Amino acid sequence: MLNEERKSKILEVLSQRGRVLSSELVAELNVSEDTIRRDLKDLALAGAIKRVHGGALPIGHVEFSYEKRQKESVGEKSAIAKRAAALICPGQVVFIDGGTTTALVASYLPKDLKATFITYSLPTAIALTEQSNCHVRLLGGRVVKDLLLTMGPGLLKEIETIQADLTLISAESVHGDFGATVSHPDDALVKCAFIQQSAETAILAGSEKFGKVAPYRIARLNEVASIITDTSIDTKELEACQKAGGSIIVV
Amino acid sequence: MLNEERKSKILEVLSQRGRVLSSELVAELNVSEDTIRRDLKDLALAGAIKRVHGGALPIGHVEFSYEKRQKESVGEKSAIAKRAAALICPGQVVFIDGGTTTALVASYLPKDLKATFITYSLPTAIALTEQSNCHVRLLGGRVVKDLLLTMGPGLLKEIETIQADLTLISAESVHGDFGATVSHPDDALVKCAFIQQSAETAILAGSEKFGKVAPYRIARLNEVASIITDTSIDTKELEACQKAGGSIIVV
DNA sequence: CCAACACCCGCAAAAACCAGCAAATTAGTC
DNA sequence: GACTAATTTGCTGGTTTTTGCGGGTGTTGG
Repeated sequence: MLNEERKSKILEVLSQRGRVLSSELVAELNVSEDTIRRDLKDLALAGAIKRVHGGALPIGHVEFSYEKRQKESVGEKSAIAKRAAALICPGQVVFIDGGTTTALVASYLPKDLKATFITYSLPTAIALTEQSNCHVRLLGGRVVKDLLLTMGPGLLKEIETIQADLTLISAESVHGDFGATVSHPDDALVKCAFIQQSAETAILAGSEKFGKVAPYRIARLNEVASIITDTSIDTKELEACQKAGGSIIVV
Repeated sequence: MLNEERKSKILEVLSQRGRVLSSELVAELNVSEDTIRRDLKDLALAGAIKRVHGGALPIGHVEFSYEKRQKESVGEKSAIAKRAAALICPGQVVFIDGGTTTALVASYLPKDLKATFITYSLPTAIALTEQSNCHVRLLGGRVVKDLLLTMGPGLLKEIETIQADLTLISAESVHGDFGATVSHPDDALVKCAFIQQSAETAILAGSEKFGKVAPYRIARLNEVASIITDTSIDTKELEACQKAGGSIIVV
């Protein structure tokens, strides 16, 4: 493979995929990492690409807002996501909800895990696709601004045709008496459908979500297999939830 | 083997394979490496080929002016996207394809435009949702790695239930005789379905896409309402496409 | 705080390149 | 046909380019 040929190949790949990793190029072009780095350096010097740690981007690439959000969201959410990722067994079919916490699950999946994820959240679908080798299925529908998830009548009908092993849900509020609740009616319907069509359910909720109530219930606490939260949870809330039948995992 | 004969052979091989190594020529033409090098030097001096370390490339395939070309092409992509955005009328239902150019269309939509976009590309759906107030519908399916678009049997069936006013397609290659073509068979099917179910079609293609051919045809040039490209388009290619019935908009 | 990863620097081997020269081929002339 | 000049080709030896590797440094993310 000629030098120039390789560089033009890199440009092609980059314009096609919108980004590229050095490691990908090493594998695809069969040269050492140093050579790729030198090529990227040359191209960057010529202004053809923008170099970043680990790879390169086209110049003038606009970072999508979900990418930013994902970078910002760290801390206790990571621990919760990590624990949730550990629940997934090879070969399982998993419903996974939208939200920043569930999207983080993607980064904690073992690289060799073969499972199937079904979601209606665009950022989650992208995260899962890019960061794992699992099958990812996105449910179609109207895209909701801000939340970046799909909605619509077809959604529930499609969910009903699927029987999953596990559902990972993020709740807005968790309360011993009122269960897990959210403030968006349509969203609640979808989450309910997920739970209905799944053998087991785990709720992901930061400690700050506890003791609150939103209008639409998605599940009572004794209906879900586990609730994952962080160590900052208030003892009283914890006990109230356990009394209500919730199996709480604190990480 | 005569001198001239050898040189024309080199040109032939080069145009056939798109690149050639000195070592290959040594083996195939049964002459010493120095002779080949002298030939290549002559041809390069005459402007017939581009010499590179280890062999040669066709002229124009790899311009050394990476900088200009790339920067221009970003500007040209924007211009194409802007022109395409102007095609969309209020209230219309529009199929829109994946790819960087089509994703740029989002940023040129009037803020008060009310239209409906239907796509199978996740980045495009996100761009449209975030940068406009239009309805955006995402077609569901398995998410394809790298490309970040959905695929699957349900896709075509769903498209068939929709009758749109306009389709915006980005083609990999545009050729007078062979029409607009792409290299991914499934992708071609989806694009075809878009065109089939739409009253009008516009193809977005940078000037560098012209004169090339990929394996799968998505449309003949006389079947689409307009082809939008930039001013760098080669005059010959332009005429060839117009002769084939293409209505080309140069921006 | 640490492990893993990506990065950079300098080195050395391999490959490709170049310049100059001599042998071989060709062309033209007597 | 033989001689010579011109061109082409191949070879030798030395230089440059490219590439991969080891080791030290910087970044990232848990």
